[in-house]
Amino acid sequence: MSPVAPPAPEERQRDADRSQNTILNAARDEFSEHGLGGARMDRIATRAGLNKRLIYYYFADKEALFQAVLEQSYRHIREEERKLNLLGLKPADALRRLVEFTWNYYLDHPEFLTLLNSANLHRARHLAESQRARELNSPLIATLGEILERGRVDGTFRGGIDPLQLYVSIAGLSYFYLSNNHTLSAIFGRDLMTPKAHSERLSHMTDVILGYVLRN
Amino acid sequence: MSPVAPPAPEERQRDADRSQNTILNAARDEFSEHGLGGARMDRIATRAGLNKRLIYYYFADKEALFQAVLEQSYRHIREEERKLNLLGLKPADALRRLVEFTWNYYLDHPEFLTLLNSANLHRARHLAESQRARELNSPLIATLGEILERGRVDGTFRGGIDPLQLYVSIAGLSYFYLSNNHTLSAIFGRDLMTPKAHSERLSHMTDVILGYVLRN
Amino acid sequence: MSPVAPPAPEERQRDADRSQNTILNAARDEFSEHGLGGARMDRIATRAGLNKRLIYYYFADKEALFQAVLEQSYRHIREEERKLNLLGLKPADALRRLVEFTWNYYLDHPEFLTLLNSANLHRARHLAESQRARELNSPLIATLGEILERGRVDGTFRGGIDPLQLYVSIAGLSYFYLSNNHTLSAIFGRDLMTPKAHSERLSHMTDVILGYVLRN
Amino acid sequence: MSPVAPPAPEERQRDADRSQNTILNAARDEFSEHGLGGARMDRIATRAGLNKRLIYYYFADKEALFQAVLEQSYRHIREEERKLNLLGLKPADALRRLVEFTWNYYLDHPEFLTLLNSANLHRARHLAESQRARELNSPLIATLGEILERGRVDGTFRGGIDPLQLYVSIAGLSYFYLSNNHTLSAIFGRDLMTPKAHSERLSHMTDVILGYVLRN
DNA sequence: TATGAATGAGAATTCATTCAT
DNA sequence: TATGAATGAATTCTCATTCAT
Repeated sequence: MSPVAPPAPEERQRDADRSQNTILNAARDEFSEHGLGGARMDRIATRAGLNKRLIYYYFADKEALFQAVLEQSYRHIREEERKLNLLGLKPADALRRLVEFTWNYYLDHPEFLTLLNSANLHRARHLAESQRARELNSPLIATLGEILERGRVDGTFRGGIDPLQLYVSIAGLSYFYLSNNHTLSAIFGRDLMTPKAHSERLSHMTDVILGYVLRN
Repeated sequence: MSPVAPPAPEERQRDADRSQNTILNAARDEFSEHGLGGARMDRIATRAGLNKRLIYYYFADKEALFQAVLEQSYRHIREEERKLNLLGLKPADALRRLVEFTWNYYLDHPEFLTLLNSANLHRARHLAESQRARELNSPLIATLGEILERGRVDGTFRGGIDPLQLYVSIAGLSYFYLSNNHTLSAIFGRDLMTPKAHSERLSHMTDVILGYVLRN
Repeated sequence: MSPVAPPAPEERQRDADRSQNTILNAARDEFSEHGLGGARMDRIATRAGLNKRLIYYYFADKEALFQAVLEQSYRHIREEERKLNLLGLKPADALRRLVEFTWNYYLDHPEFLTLLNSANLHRARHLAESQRARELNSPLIATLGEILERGRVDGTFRGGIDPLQLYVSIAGLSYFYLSNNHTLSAIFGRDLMTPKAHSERLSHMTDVILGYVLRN
Repeated sequence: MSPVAPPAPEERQRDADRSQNTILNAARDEFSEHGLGGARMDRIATRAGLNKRLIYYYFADKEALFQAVLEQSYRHIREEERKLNLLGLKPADALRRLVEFTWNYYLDHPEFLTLLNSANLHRARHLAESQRARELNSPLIATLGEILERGRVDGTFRGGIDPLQLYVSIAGLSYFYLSNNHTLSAIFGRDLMTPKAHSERLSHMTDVILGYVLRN
C-alpha cells in the first residue's frame, strides 16, 4: 500500500499547469537562443527538467510549441503595454514614456527580439495559424493615435502622423540597436551594451522621436 | 585534333572561381531563407546545381560557408555605400539620399536582413572569427560625421549628433519595418508591402530623420 | 484486461541491459573482424538486430563503443584467469597450465587478439581514457611471482625471473602464432590451424617455457 | 619556347621511379599508423607531396597500394635477414644473433608490426593475391634448420626442434612486447620502452630461447 | 608525368517523434 | 500525469575514385 495518498484532482491539475508552464519557459529560452531551426526538443526537455515525451503530451509538435511560445511572448508584452497608462500624461511626456518603455522592455526581454526574428524568418506562419492573432494587436496603436491627436490639438505636435508608422519607428530605433548589437559591436569595435552606451542611446532615440513630432 | 581549344590556365582557374561563387550565392539564398540552423547543405548543392561534395571541397563546413556568405554580403553593401558620393550633396540632401539608399538596399536585398539576424542569433561569432571583420566597417560613419559637421557649420543642423547613433537610427527605421513585416502584417492586418505603403514609409522616415537633425 | 502481466520494473530495466549487451557483442564482433577504422555502425546495428539510433542512445559514439567493447573483453579474460587457481598446483604444473590456458583462450577468442591489435594501433588511447584501466591489470602477474618463488625455493626453478617478462613471453608465444597465422600460412605454405598443428604448437611452447624456467 | 629542355627519357623514368617510391613510403607510414581501414588516400598524397591522382596513376587502388607496401616491407626484412650470415657462427651464437636481430629489426621498424597486423586482419588476402608471395618466404627457416642440426650434432642442442616453430617463437617473443606495448604499459603501469626495459627484454628473450634449445 | 576540379556512394551522427507501460 | 526505450528519416560530412586537361 502506498504511504502517500494520490493527489486530489485539482492538485493534479495544478501540476499539469505547472509542467506546461515549465515547458513553455524552457522552450522560450531554447527557441530564443537557437532559433526555430536550431532549437532541440531534447534540450528543451532537459531545461525543463521533464521527460521529452511530456512535451508531446501537451504540445502537438515542435511547430505548435513554437507557436505557443510566440503567443505567450506577445501576450506578455501586450499586458505590459496595457499597464502603461499613457493617456494620463501630457502628449510629449507620453511619447517619452513610450520610447523609454519600448527600450527597456526589449532590453529586459532579449528573447522577445530573437523570437520575433524567428517568427519573421518563417514568414509569421505561426501567427497566421494562431487563433488569437488578433488579440495580439497592440493596444498602443489606438492610444498613440489619441496622443498624437491631443498633441496636434494643443499645438505641440505637428499633424498628419500615422500612429502605426510612429509605433514602428519607435520600435525600430530600439530593436535594431539591441537585436544587432553583436554584429554592430564586432564591426564598429565599440561596446554598445555598457550602461553609458545604453543611456546615450535612449537619450538619442527620445530626441529623434520628439524632434520629429514636435512642431518646432 | 580537338576542334575546341583547351581553356587557358586562367580560364580553368575561373571555373573554380565560378563554382565557388555559384555555391556562395546558393548558400546565401538558403541561409537567408532558412537561417543557419534551418539551412540544408543538400539544398544548397541543388540550388547551385553542383555536387554537394564540392561545397566541402571549397568550404570547410557549414559554419565556414555561412561565414563566407556573411563576409560577401557585407562586402557588397559596403561597395554600394562607397558609390553613394554623399559629400557632393548639400547636408540635408545627403541625409535624404542616405535614408533612401538604406531603404532601397534593404528592400532589394531582403537576404541581407535575415543573414544579419542569423549572424546575431549566433552572437556574431562568424564575424569575430573573420579575418576581415575590420574591412567590413562602414565607410558611412566617417562620411556621416562630415555631413553632420558641415550642416552644423552652415547652421542647418543641430550640433552634438553622434554619427554612429544616427547611422543606427537610419538603418533601424528601415530594418524593423522590412525585417518584421510578416509579423506586423499578421498582427495589424495591414499589408505593408504595397508600393503605396513603401513610399509612405520612406517619406515618414525621411521626415523623422530630418525632423530630428534640422535646427528647428 | 491484459492477459499478460506487465514486466516488473527490474524486468524493464533488464531490457535496457539486454539491448546494451546485444550491442556490445555485435560491436565486439564487428570491431574484431574489421578493426576500428573498418567497422561500420550500420553493420553493428544489423548484427544486433537493433536500430542504429539505439547504439547512440547507449554509447556516445563509435570511439566510446570501442572502449566499452575493449573493457568488456579485458574483464572477460581477467575473470577466466581468476578461475585458474594455479596456486593449488606444483610450480611446473602451474606453468604448464598457464601456457595451456593462454593458448586455449586465444584460440577460442580470436576477437580478443584483433581487438588488442586495434587498441594498440590507436596507442591504447581507449584504455588511457578508461576509468577502469587499473581493474584490467592481470591477477596473473602476482600469481606468477609466487609460483616462480615457490619453484625457486623448492629447487626446481632457476631464480631471477621477472614475472612480467615471463607473462609477456607466454602470451607472445601463442599470440604471434595465432594473430599472424594468415600471413604465416600464406608465406610458409603450411596450414597452421589444423588440430595437429595446434597440438604441436602447444607442446613446443610448453617446452620453451619449461626449458627456460627449470633448473636444468 | 621553353627555356628548359624537356627531360631525357631516362630522366623521366628516374622521376617516375622516384615518385613511385615516394608514394610507397608515404603509404607505408599512413597504413602503419592508421591501418588499412583508417588510412586516407588524401593523407598519403599529402605525405608524399604529390597529387592524389598520381597515386592512381601508379597503383590501381587503395588495396593494390596496400599490397605493394606489404610486399616492399617483406622484401626489406628478407634482405636484412639475408645479410645476417648466421652460418659463420657457432650454433648458440647464431641463435643469440638471431634473437637480437629480430628484436632490433622490430624495434627499428615498428611499421612492419602494424602492417602485419593489418594484413592479418584482412586474412592475408593481400599476400594471397600477390604474385611474389613465395619470394617472401624467409631464408631463415632453412638456415635455422641447419643451425639446429649442427648444434644437435655437436651435442650442445637438444634434438627434435622444428625450425618453423622456433622461428615463430623467436619472433613472437619480440613481437608481442613491442606490438602491444601501449596496452601493456597502460595496464601494468610500467614504461616498457625505456632503454633499460629494452635491454632487460632482450636478455630475457635470449635466456628463454637458449634455455630451451641447449641440452640441459 | 602531373594536377586541380568534380562526383556518387556511403558513413557517422542527429533529430523529431512514437511505443509501451 | 509521467517516463525510459526505441525508431525512421534526415543531415552533415567523408572517402575513394574519376574527369579533363
